[in-house]
Amino acid sequence: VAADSTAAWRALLLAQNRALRAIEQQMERAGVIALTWYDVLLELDAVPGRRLRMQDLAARTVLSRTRVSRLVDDLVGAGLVRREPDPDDGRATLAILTPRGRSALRKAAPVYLAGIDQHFTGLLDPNERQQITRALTKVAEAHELLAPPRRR
Amino acid sequence: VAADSTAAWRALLLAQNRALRAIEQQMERAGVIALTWYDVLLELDAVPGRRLRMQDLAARTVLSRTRVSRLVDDLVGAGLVRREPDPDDGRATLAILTPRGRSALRKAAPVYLAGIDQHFTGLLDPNERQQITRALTKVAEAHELLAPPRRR
DNA sequence: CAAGATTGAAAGCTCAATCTTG
DNA sequence: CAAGATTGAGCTTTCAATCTTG
Repeated sequence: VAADSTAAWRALLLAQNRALRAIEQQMERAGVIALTWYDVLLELDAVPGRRLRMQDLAARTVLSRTRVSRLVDDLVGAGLVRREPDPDDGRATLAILTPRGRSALRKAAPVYLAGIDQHFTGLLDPNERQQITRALTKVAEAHELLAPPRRR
Repeated sequence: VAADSTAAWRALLLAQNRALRAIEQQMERAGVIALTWYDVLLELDAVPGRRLRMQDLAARTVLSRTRVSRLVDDLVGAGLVRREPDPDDGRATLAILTPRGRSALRKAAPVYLAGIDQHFTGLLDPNERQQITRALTKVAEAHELLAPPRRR
């Protein structure tokens, strides 16, 4: 039973690692934006006004505040995002999705979705998919509760 | 259904990311070796002679050949591993677990196992554990088959 | 020339320190 | 002084080039 406890964990590490690498390679070969960029743009696109404070952006992704700052630098350099001071709070900065950013996101989306399907979801039957979703969501949420504020 | 296809994937990314960070923090607080070191030492310990060629070591972990080279440098520096030329193939190098390495591994093991249990396995019921293991193992193995040689 | 391994340079990421505004 | 964000320095990881042996 103790040995079995690590079996699930090892399977998790291996599966994610391999699927992730495969998807990233596929996106690169297709000439679309990298996964980290995609994740950031996706969150901006999903929100009214297509804009978020840096901090909220970090909270929605798997990225640290510092990392988001650097990524947004790059995205601004590529013209996919622009920065603007938050009118409601002079300390905060808004990251805003540009039209070019939306377009890059739309171009990458089918590649990403196909990658997920090909290298992960499609390898499972519907039943397994649902089981995994339920169980791993439970894990992720448990961590949210255990981590008091927002520590990344 | 298309939205659901990404749900499993997102849950995977979030769950692993959070559990991994929590476990690493716990190991650091406990003053035992880091997770990457642990993984390398564990593979060496699991094999007859407690020695592996660099390449085989990389193949058993989630690490690239290059990364393993650097990690073994550090492990040698810490006295936990030693290098020796492979008598059967002059091109190859063997990484060999030292007594100090075994001891470091044994000291870290309970912390690591407790971390896995506390931040991952223990958050699931036995049924879910088994489902996850089965499904994710399937994914990991599918990738092994799809990647012809050993590409990392 | 291919396979095994290592190395230099560069990219990705994180920590602690800093700057600015509330 | 706390909160939001950025920056400098340092560690981790990867890519391509290199060295050595089969």
